[in-house]
Amino acid sequence: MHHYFQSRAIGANKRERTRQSLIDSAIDVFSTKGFEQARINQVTAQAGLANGTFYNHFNDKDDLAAAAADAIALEIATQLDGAMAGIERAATRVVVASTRFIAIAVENRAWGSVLVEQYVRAPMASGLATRYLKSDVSRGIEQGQFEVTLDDLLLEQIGALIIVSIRRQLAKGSNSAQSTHTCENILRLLGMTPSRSRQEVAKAHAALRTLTK
Amino acid sequence: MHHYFQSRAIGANKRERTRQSLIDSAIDVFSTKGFEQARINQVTAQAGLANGTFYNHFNDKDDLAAAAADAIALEIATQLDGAMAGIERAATRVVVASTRFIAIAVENRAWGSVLVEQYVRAPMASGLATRYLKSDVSRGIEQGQFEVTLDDLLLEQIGALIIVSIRRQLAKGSNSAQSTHTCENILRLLGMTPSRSRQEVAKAHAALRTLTK
Amino acid sequence: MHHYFQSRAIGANKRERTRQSLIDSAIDVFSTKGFEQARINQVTAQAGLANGTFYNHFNDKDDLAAAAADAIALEIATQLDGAMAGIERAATRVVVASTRFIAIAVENRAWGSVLVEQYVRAPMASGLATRYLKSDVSRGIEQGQFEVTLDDLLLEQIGALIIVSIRRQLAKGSNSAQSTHTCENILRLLGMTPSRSRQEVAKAHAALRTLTK
Amino acid sequence: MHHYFQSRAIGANKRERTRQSLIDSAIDVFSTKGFEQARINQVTAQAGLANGTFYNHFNDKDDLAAAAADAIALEIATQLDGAMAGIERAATRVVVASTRFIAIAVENRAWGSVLVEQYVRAPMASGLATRYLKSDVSRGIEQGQFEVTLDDLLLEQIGALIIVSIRRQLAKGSNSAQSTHTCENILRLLGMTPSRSRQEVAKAHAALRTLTK
DNA sequence: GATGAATGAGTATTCATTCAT
DNA sequence: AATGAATGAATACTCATTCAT
Repeated sequence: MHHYFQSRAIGANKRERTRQSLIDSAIDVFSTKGFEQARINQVTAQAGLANGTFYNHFNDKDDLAAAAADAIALEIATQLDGAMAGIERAATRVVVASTRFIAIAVENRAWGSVLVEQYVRAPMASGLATRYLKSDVSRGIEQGQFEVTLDDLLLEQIGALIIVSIRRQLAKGSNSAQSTHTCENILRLLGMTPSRSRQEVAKAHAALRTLTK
Repeated sequence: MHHYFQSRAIGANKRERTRQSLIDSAIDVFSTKGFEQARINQVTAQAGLANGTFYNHFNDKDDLAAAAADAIALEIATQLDGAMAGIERAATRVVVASTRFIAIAVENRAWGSVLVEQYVRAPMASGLATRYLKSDVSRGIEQGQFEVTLDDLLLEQIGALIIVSIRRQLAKGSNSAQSTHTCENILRLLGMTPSRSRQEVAKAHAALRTLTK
Repeated sequence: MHHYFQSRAIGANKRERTRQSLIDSAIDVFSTKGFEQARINQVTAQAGLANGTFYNHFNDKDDLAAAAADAIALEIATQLDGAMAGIERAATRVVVASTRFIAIAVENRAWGSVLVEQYVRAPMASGLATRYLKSDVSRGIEQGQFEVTLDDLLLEQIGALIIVSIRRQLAKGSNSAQSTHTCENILRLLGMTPSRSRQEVAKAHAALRTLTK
Repeated sequence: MHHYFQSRAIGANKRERTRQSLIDSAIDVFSTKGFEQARINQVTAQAGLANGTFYNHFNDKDDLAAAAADAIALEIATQLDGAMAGIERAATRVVVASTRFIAIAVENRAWGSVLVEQYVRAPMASGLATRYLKSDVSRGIEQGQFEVTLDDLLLEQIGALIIVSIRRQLAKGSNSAQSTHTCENILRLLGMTPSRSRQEVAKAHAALRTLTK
């Protein structure tokens, strides 16, 4: 059994460790079978726990799915924070965040598929990611980089572009060129010209490569 | 019981009429309960047919859902054909098609929700709609209106913008301003500048109003 | 489609031909799927007839199975008659009849498996075969070859030996040595000594080989 | 509700007791309706258990039937052990075992009918009974009582004689004379002369009467 | 807190049979 | 006689949830 958040489990008390192992198993099962086809007993079996133990920690499957998605979102947000620190330019922030977000979701198939499904089941649950996105888009408008009206429709549609990219890469394999195209598409959607979009993405990706070196 | 495609049923033989009434009921049930929660016996009961009759016409629920989505897509395509005839300019075609598609899907809540869910469950099933879209985008590139690379990613992401718009309007009520924004977003995604996008959408919508008068 | 009793079908009127084709198909299906798993629509489909046609000719599956078994028994009896004609010695008759019966049933897997299953479902249905057997055993007692009390138990148990042999050969392949052993077992069961049984079987089988040359 | 193996149930844990009560009910239902017509819910209802409980203990009806037959075979074997202890002579052992086996199966109609049907559905499942039989036949050959080749065909055919006898007595009532004839038939099948067979059976049955006195 | 046996409502699916054409 | 669409009763099986231990 693989512990996605083992670090969080260390030192935790027994109750918390049991809960974490249920979430770990849930991510595996959800990503393999999908939410509807996931079975509680598959989750408990994979966690090496008894059937009834589940109900000591969660009310039902929806409760578990929300907890799993939260755990994943929190973890990705933590990882993103590092890459985003110190980037001032809004367009760069959007590109870096989108690229890293897609990359993390694709590298960790289990996370990615759970996120995609949760986004589809409840688009509003991605509120956390949207919050960051919103602040960067807003900053970009102030900085005069984005010529666009900022509203929920726009944010949700940007989110949809990202989800489409993740889903396609989960289905057909990691594809950095596609991530690049997706970033260009996002920038165009934000009002940049095609040529400018390409320049911005190229610049941001160069910066990313420097960072991850 | 409401027959969505009653015109098609007239003159059809018995088998075909039964099949159509199952599809009619299915659209109702799917749109009310959602695919996963829809029950075969709800569909047959609403069609006034015996339980087993379903299996004389479909293999399973997936089969039925595909048939229902196909029927809807075909019907919308037929309705669109009228509005699209005689429009040469690609940008106008894209705007008119998107606007009308969203409008029809939103006006007919049952169709819309089935389409949205099918798109989410099997994005490729929207192949029919994508085909028309692809030809118009391709035309727009040739005409020098769109500055973009035409690939499956782009088409699927445009589709996602439309689906997001339909879903939001189904949830929060018909909203022509949102459709307008969505069209502008699509044109920007296709490489047009924000101001140009606004002009094109305005022009196309003016033409639409003339047509539907 | 193979006609087991094509000869009977030639010249018959249409009703009779339809009935025969249903019996033909039934033998195929029963032998492939077994009685319980055989489906009426499999039989009609294989006969190239409509579902409902079945009920113009038979009341139900049991009716059909009985008709099929009767047709097979009649056919085998006809074939046996040739081999048995002119054999006076009872022991020889029993051996020849048993050997040929097993051989025909094994050669024609479809017949054999239907016979075995029918025997198991309704041991009394083998009345026809038992009648011939009874007369030969009776003759053998009169001729002083069999030292045994002739009763229904004995006849049914002899029948069981034959069925066991057919079943085993259907499962593991034709095996003339096993048929020989079965005949010896039958003769011992009829009161012959082991050595005498072997001689009789050897003699009868020699005669059989002459006949079939 | 009658517990066939109540003694075994005492002291068993809950799971095992539930399983036993399902087997008990199954024997009742199988013997009444036959395997094919037996319904899982009849079994659970008779056991006073919920429908789904069945699937906590068995995979399907076949699984249950095998378990039931095993339980019966084990029980009969246990009962036979007492009667067989101390009998050295192979012919006597075969006669005593066959007689008692038939008697027990006939006295307990439910056991008998389940055994008969299982034998017919899966002749190999009678492996346990066959094992004992094989050792006694082998012993008889060594002791010079049986003049016969020991092979699977022979064992299965002896089994068939016993099954035929049980089936007839279940159908027409207990009949010790028929059991006697069956034993004589078995001994003749094993190569004994008719007169010797009669003597052996008479002797063994005399011994049996002494034992059971 | 963990266990796991028992629950039982809920449903998809099969298929013999009918009958209007 | 043949058709074949419709029927609908019958049933195996699943699995979230409970609760006594």
